[in-house]
Formats: sequence, C-alpha cells, structure tokens
Amino acid sequence: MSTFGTHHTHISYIGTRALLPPFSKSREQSSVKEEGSTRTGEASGMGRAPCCDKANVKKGSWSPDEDAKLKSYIEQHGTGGNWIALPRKIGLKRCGKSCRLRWLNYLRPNIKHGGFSEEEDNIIFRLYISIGSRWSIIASQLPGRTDNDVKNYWNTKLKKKFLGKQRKETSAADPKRETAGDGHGNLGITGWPQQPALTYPIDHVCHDIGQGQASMRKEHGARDPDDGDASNCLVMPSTVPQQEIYDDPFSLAWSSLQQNSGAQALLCPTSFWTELDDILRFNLMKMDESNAATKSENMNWNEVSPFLYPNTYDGRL
DNA sequence: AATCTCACCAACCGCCGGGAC
DNA sequence: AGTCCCGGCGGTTGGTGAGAT
Repeated sequence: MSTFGTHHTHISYIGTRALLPPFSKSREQSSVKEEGSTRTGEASGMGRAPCCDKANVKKGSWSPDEDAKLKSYIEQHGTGGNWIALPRKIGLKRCGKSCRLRWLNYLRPNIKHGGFSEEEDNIIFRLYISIGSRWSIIASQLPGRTDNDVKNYWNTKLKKKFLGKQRKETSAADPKRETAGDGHGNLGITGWPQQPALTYPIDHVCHDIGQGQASMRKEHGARDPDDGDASNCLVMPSTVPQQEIYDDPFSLAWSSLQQNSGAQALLCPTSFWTELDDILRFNLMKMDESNAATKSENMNWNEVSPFLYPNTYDGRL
C-alpha cells in the first residue's frame, strides 16, 4: 500500500493555516514529483494560477462511477503525491482538490459517518474550548472522523446541544425564567447545574494573570509547572473554581460563566460565544508560546491530552 | 397536495505555509 | 533569494430531504 498515509487522521500535524506557526512538517509526500505535474510556469503572470481549468471541470456531487474510478485508482496506485495530476490520469473531469476531498472525506477506508457518541461529543467540546476551531486536530483525536465531519457536526448539532442544555437547565431551575428572555432567543440566567467536580493536581494551579486577564483563572500549566512562570499556564473557562473542573464539558463551560461576576452580560448566547472566543484566543497564545518552547515536531497525543484529561495531566507537553 | 422552512452535510472557495525550482 | 505551485486548512455555500404550515 503506497500513499494512504497522506491523510492527517492520526495525529501527525497541526494545520498550516492556524493562528499558530506550524508544529510540524506536514507534507512528506510533497517531495514526490511526477510526470503530469501541472508545474509548468504557465501562470507566471499576475495573480494566482487556478489549480485546474475551471471551465472544464465538473462540480457538484460525485457519481457512483466517479467514486469507483477514484477509489479503484488510489487503492491500486496511491495518489502519487500529486492530487492535481490525478484526475487526468484517471480520466476524471474533476479538480485535483475535489478528488482529494472526496477521497479523504468519503472514500478512504474506515471512515465513520454520523452517530457521534457521547464520548466523542465530550472530546470535541473539550478541544474546542481549549484550541478553538482547529478541526483537523480535533478530528485527529477521533478515529475514523474527518475534519469536515467534525466541523459540520459542531456547527449543526453540538453547538445547539450545548445551547439547548443551557435553555433546559435554565427552565428546570425556575420554569418562570423560561420566558424571561427577550423574546428573540436570548435567555435569562438562573438555575445553574451542580456537577461533581474533578480536581486538578494542586501543583498545576497558577495564580491570577493580571494584565487584563483578571477575569480568567489559570487552571493548569502548559508545561512544567515547577518553572514558576505564570505566563506559561493555560486558561480554562474563566471562573471555574480553582482546583476544580467539571467532568461534563458542557457544564464546565456553562459553570464558568455562572460564577463570573460579569455573568449579567451573558444574557444571550452571542455573548457567551464572545467570552468563549476570548478564552480561546488566550489559550492559542499560550499554546503558541508553549510550542515555541518545546519546538515540537508534531502535534501529538501528548500535546492534546492535557486539554482532554486535565486531571491526569502530568504537567508536560 | 402544495408550499415553506429548517437542518444536515457534501463540496467548494480562497488563503497560507513550505517545498521545489 | 525569489517565485511558483501544491497540499492542507477553515469558512462558507448550495443541494436535498424531512417536517411544518
């Protein structure tokens, strides 16, 4: 089997487009140059050359015949490290990028579609809280899932699941408050869930950051906690009590807002996501610093797991 | 039965990093 | 050293089906 390893499913790299500098080289296959490559210099004029002849490529849904051709060819010959040249070889009137996407998201072996488990939900949510919308990394922690799948799942269901939980818990605590919103989908706040708490190792609890981050509480270090450098700690959602983190990630984020003195500002979901955004930005910054310090070649399980299982995190990246 | 609305998800788009030249 | 091109990524769009009106 030749080049099935071109996909990123198993924790091999971090995205190049992310806010962070790349953790790794991601394209070991890119050194393979082939006959039929489109590197011709024909687009030496102004602007970026299109990756394919837009006028002569088919768009839209793939037919079973096209799927069969692509699957069969790749299973026999691999991608050859050049997606752009692939459709010509197969005789498909498709853009190379489209072929790549079709293979990675649908045709390659062991792809799972739909039916996300509760555990997968939790993983996605924890990672989203920690690193934001870096779907390729999140998907890499879910065998058989693609970044596109995870992204779609988050956007269409998981986000609503969270907000639905918020709504449900709000009304359960005080049914009258169900209608306490503004009539435009905004919610009143009350009835916070009480969850059993897990405990961080005390060594991983840092002190407040200051510097405009006073509302955020540092919960665990992104690297050796013994170095005493508070700037190397990551921030969990702002007001989770020190040493505590909730087992249910939905409640975790929600409870973080419950105890925020600024919770009154969170009368609508939009505000919640804004705060979440702030947290994410800060975490990304911290990850960036952490990455610079560790010079890691690859985003791997050791780097992601602290965000998933902070109570068992040993303090090192 | 017809029409509208919404949710879902496959596919596209455009940007970026980095290797090849 | 500079330019070109490819692969990879996240954001967005558009087609489709199900449910509501």
